[in-house]
This record gives sequence, structure tokens and C-alpha cells, in this order.
Amino acid sequence: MVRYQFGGESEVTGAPMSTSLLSKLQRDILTGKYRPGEKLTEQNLCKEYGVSRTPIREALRQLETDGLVENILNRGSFVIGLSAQDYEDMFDLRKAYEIQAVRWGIERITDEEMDKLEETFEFMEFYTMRGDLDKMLVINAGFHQVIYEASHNRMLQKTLTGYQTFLKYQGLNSVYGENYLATVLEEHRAIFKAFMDKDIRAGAEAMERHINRAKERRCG
Amino acid sequence: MVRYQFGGESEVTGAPMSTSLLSKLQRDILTGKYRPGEKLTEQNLCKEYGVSRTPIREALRQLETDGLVENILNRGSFVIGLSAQDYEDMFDLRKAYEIQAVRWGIERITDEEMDKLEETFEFMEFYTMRGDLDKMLVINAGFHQVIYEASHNRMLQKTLTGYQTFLKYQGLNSVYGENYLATVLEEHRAIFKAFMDKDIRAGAEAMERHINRAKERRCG
DNA sequence: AATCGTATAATTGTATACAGTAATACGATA
DNA sequence: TATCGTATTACTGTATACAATTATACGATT
Repeated sequence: MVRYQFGGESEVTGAPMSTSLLSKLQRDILTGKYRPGEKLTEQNLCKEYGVSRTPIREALRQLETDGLVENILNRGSFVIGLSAQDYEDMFDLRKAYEIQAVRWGIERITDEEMDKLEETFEFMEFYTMRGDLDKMLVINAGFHQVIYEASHNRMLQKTLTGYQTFLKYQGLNSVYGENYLATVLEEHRAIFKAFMDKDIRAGAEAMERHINRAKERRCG
Repeated sequence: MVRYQFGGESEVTGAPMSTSLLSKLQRDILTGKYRPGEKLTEQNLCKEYGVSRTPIREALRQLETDGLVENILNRGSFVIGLSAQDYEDMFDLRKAYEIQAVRWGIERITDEEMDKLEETFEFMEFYTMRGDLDKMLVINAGFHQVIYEASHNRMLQKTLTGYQTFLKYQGLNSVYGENYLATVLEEHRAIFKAFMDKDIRAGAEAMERHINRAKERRCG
């Protein structure tokens, strides 16, 4: 058994500087720096992150719609806690959307996106061979991201990307079994094959199995 | 055939004053006052809604995470257009979650919530008898809301409530058939019965039928 | 006339200032 | 001592001010 610790940030979005602030806050909430129910005083956050109240408030508003924070009028922002049940539920919510992403993805994927999916899968094979868990987790997320893009549905993409954020930090507490890499590779291979074969049913089933097992594994 | 026009606002949330601004912006984007691709200049919005830039910017950030607006660094906010395909897709996304809401709802509903569901359903019967389409559409949304609450999952609730906002204004363009009310009542009756019987499978199937038909009807 | 470069204007991003509300401290009263 | 009421403090909500970036206008050059 290997207890895994994440490396640094990986911010990829071409979004505003304040997005960096947002992802820092997401990280600090999801990793437990701020505890459920805790009040996030704007002044404190200003000092903590070295910016003024305006960007802090904007980030808090986004955290609110993300469901990480609750905003009460004239009283401030409070961290929302996720129960074990919430985390378990999240796999089911994710499953429903991931399956839909595969269905639409197989229908709608472009040639360029297919190339990208193939390339990503080959990276997965490579890093699995090398036993590089760190890189693998990043590629893993990337593989799913390509499928989200291939679904050509912005909302689906946005929601699933949001779940990945949650799971990314949840992953900090995960324990990965010895044959985790090989197992996950085979699950992904089945999904990738369904894309090659343009077999929607097979793709949906492969993804369902993948997420069901992820739920059992309690990671990725 | 009856072409339906919505009445006034129905803001129920006990949320900040700026939420009123947010819902106004949502309405004005979804009803087409601001067109897809159009730039939303903060100054203009200030004049339009009679507030300063601060609350405008906060609302824009929320609209961004809602997927109604795209924010480009140093260039501003642009209205995101939803294609016919996007609206069609939305029924499938909603369906996946509505089914999950029923599953969890039947498992987790409290006695108080069950009372509320029953009461809501009885209102539906009443307004159907009276042929009051206006009230019916509100109650319809309320019936689903009770199920969301019964699911006891905040994320599910939030996401589905978001879809309702989209569909609410989409409804403006809907054409309701003569026996719309009676049809929808029967679909809801099947769902309600499944809650009474605590029959998860029946509930999921009833909800699936309901949303499939809503998709065909292109409304509610 | 078309294009490039610079200067100006407009707009966004951030910080600060002011106003209104909630939380707290503290003293008066029973 | 306990409780209530008031005064003070702290914080949020909103408006404004300043800085940095982008868009536009206009003239110089080819």
C-alpha cells in the first residue's frame, strides 16, 4: 500500500488572476484548512492571500455557487462541510454524467479530439509501465477531460470538471492499492476501445464499471 | 392550443438583495434581452439596474459559474448562447439527476417532507381541476423541488434548481397542448405513488417517462 | 488610399472609503 | 449574581477612486 501525497498546483485555465485566488480557496477549503461551519471573515482572507476585499468577495460568490461556501446576508460566508455520505453520493452523481459524457462523446467526437484521446491513452500506458502514480493521476484526469470536451456540452463539462476538483483533494486521503495503476489502465482501455469502435452501449457500460470501482476504491 | 405568458417574479429565497440583481440578470439573459455573444459592459449594467459596479461584478461572477456568461480577462463579460442542441441536451442531463433525486428521495424522505409532497400533489390535482395553467406551472416546479429536498443532497438540489431556472424562461416560448394539465398530473401521480409505496424502481421509471415526455412536449 | 504607430479614451481589475447591520462589551437594574 | 438595555466595535454591503489593460481615433508614412 502506498499513501500518496499530491505535488504542486497545475492551474491550466487561461482565466483571470483572481481564478488563482479561487483555486487557492477551493484547495484550502477542501483540504480542511478552513473547517466546516467556520466563518470566513473577509479581512482575514485579505491578509491571508494578500489582496483586497473586492477579489475576495468575488471568489466567495463563486465558491457559493460551487457549493463550498454559504453566504448569509449581513453575516458573512461560512464553510460548508461535506459528509461522508456527500462524498459517496458524489460518485453516483458523477457516474450519471460521466456515462452521458461517453454517450455524447462517442456520437460527437471530432477527429482531432479522437487523436487527443488516443495520445492521452498512450501516455497512460507509458506511465503505467513506469509505475509513475503522480503523473498517472494527472493523465487520468486529462483522459476524462478529453471525453468531456468530446461531449460538446458546456454544462456537462463544467459540472464534471467541478467534481474533479473535489476528488482531486479528496485523493489526498486516498490509499492506492499495489495494482491500482494496472487496474485503472484496463478500465480506461475498455472506454477507449468503445470510442474506437463507436460503440455507445459498450462505452456507457465501461464507464459505469469504471466509476463503480472508483467508488469501491474510494479514489479517482 | 394556448400560448402561455408568464406572470411576474416569484423570488422566494431569503438571500441577499444582490440575489435579486442576479435573478434579474438571469431573466434578462435567458429571455433574450441580451443576445448571445453580446458584451455586458459593467457601466451599462450599472445604469440599467441602478447599482454600482461592485454588486454587478459579483453577479457576473455567479453568472459565469452558472454558465450564462463568459468572462475574459481584461476584456469583460460576454453572454453565452445556448443552441437548440444545448436545450435538448439539458433534458437528458436533467433526467439523469431527476431520476437520482427520486431514488435518494424515496430512500431518505422524512415524514414532514412526505406530508409536504402529498400536500403539493393535492394542490396539483386542485389546480388541474380548475384548469389554472399559471398556478400549475408554479406547483409543478414546487413538486420537483420537494423531491430535490427529500434527496438530502445539496449539490443535486442546487444543480436541478439551476435547470429549473433555465426551463422557466424557456417555458415562455412553449406551446401547451389542451390536455397538458391532465397528462402532467398523471405523470406526477405515478411519481407520487412510488413515494407512497417506497418503490424506487417504479419511481425512477415514472420520472424517466415524465422527463422523456417533457422533452417531447418541449416544456416543463 | 492603405497601413502602421502613437496618443487618447474607454473599460476592466483592484484598492479604499463610506453606510448600514450584526455582534460584543459593559454598566445599570432588579 | 443574573439579566436587560445601551454603547461600542467589528463586519458586511455598496459606492467610489485609482491603476493597468484594451480599444479606438487620428495622423504620419509608404
